[in-house]
Amino acid sequence: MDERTPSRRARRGSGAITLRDVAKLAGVAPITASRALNTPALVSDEVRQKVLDAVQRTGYVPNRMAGGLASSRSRLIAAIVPSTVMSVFMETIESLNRNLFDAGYQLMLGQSDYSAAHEELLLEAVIGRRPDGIFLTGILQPGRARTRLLASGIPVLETWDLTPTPIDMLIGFSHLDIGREVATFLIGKGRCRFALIRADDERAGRRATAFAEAVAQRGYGDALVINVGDARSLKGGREAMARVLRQAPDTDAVFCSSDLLALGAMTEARAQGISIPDRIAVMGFGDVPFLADMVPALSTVRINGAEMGRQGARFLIERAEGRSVNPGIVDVGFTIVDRDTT
Amino acid sequence: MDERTPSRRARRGSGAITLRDVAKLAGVAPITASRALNTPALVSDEVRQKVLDAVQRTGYVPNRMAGGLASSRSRLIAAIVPSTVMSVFMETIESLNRNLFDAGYQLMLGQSDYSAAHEELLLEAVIGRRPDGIFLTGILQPGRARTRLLASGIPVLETWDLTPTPIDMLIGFSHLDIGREVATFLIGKGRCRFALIRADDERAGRRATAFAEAVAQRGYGDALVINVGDARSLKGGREAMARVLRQAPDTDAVFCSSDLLALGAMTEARAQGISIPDRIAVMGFGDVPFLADMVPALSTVRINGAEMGRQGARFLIERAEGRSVNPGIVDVGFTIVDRDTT
DNA sequence: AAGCTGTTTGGTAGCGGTACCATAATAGAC
DNA sequence: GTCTATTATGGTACCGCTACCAAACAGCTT
Repeated sequence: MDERTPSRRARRGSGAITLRDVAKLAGVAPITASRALNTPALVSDEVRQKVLDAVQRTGYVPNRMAGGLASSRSRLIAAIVPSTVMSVFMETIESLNRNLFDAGYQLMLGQSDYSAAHEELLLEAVIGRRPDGIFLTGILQPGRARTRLLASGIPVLETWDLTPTPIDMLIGFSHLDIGREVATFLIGKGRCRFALIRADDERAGRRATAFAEAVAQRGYGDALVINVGDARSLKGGREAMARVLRQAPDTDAVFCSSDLLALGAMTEARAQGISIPDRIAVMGFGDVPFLADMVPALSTVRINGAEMGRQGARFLIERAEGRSVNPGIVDVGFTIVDRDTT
Repeated sequence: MDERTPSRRARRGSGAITLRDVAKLAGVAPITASRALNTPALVSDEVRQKVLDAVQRTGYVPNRMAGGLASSRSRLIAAIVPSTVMSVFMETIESLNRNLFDAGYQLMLGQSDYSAAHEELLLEAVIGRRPDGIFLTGILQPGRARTRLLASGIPVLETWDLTPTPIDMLIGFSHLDIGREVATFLIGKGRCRFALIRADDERAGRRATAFAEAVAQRGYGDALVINVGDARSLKGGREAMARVLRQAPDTDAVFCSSDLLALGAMTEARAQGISIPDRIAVMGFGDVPFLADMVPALSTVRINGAEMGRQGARFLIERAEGRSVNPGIVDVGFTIVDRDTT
């Protein structure tokens, strides 16, 4: 009925309110409306008010895809984590997300399921979105994805680890130091027969190796290493602990590659009537929030995940806005938390 | 030196390889290159091969912002959760994310921190990205955000709850039924003095109310309700349990609004030497993976979060691709898991 | 041979914004 | 009063891709 422009028109586009509509209603040019919203200082109070009114009245929501395309700034940050359920990385992601949002950025989240191949696919897809920054939990190994990333020119932040050859920026801590210091700590507590329960990922491997080397070096012999593979669950920890107790019943300290595995180890020990820490000390990694309040409270290695998220957001935003970050490499360290199980 | 086109040019754009570059290298028109990548069936084998070669050689990664703008399809799905750390929703999100990725979609994640105001801000920002779908954990209460969402025309999926008035699609279960059935279950176990430990969110409130009404109706008197507010932690559960034991020492069953609170309640009970389940039964909610393997294994209400994620992805993708979903309302139910604490 | 169908390719005009430049209007300098 | 800065607005041409339409070119009818 009211449909003018007989044939053409009414085909493309989403049909949503656009900046043009707002500008028309406010009686200004589209570019002026754009400025009123994005760089209000460049616009008179009167015009700004008219535009804001028009926005209110129309319910206009700017299309960030269009804006991003035009300005080559997506205001999108991508993050990749190995997993999200009960994962030690989520504190980091939560903090990252909060800080990004407050600065007007949004988070795209990908999970690699601890698979390098999957991570490559993920990164390829991510690059297509032209994010203003990429947050990686871990170090990206050389390969096609790394080459692509480098070529893309997108700021990259690697975290939760250290390396002399980061892609770009880096916020992390030394897994080798952790292995060594935990060894020192447990030896200092008078322990002498060691076991390791670890998941099958590279960082856990480095902590384990450093730990084993440290105890061997001081003459405590070989630590028993149980690799639980993908069984990162409490159950995996229980089963691993059962093996430890079978294969080396005189073990008096177990260092686990995650708090969850440690919880499993404790559970199994308790089920077998083995007293912790009297007979066996158990140490976790990650300091998942709730463990501090359990009985017995788990001794563990605390990682300041939230801090990595906070600083990571800052780094990526700085770079997204064209400033440089110096130094782009930060070691946030770790803390050995001595609670009831050691 | 080699810089032709003296003055102009070399200003806008990201400098990355574009479809035009690929097309030129392959000796075809840009639109043909686009088809070779997106609708290969419409293109001859020979051309397709030439284009794919050119993609390989250049390392071209399509710009999804541009594609999205042109086609009004972002291939982006937004999800909003109350929290991400130790959250019962993460299994859903992980499953959603995996299924989305396999179909070529990507996930934007926002966290509302259990705040309706923050959720509104989040949604406003999200709409600007023109996602092809929005996944909400929970029901969106009437308000500006709901109006905006409706107006945006973006497919919306509400989950983890039921309502007669969904915005659009819905996959969930009845919190009222859970409260009632848990009451029935505990009564069936011979319990008669009830307490509730709940966090301060609306859904937990509905479960609690339904539970309290059910026990009152059958003549078991008023259940003691402890609202822990924002203290959703294990510690919060411990403190609440301590209050329960002070205020109503004869309590013989506690229903907690989350597994974590339940774990806290158990911890406190154990610390006070109270036997579970002999003296007090404890029931959680959510069935966080690792609880099944603890000793004692927590009885709880199992929610099939992964299934909601899987079906949710399917629903949203169907709608994103222009198909309709029927029925758009699904009740996935729940299961009472009777383990060692009841 | 003309007409019809189906397949493959290309041209054009956007999608909804913003960068860049130009212009108009006002203020300050001399 | 003219000239230059400064501020406020607008015009235009894109960002990189795809929807839509048109055209070229087979292969088959009749």
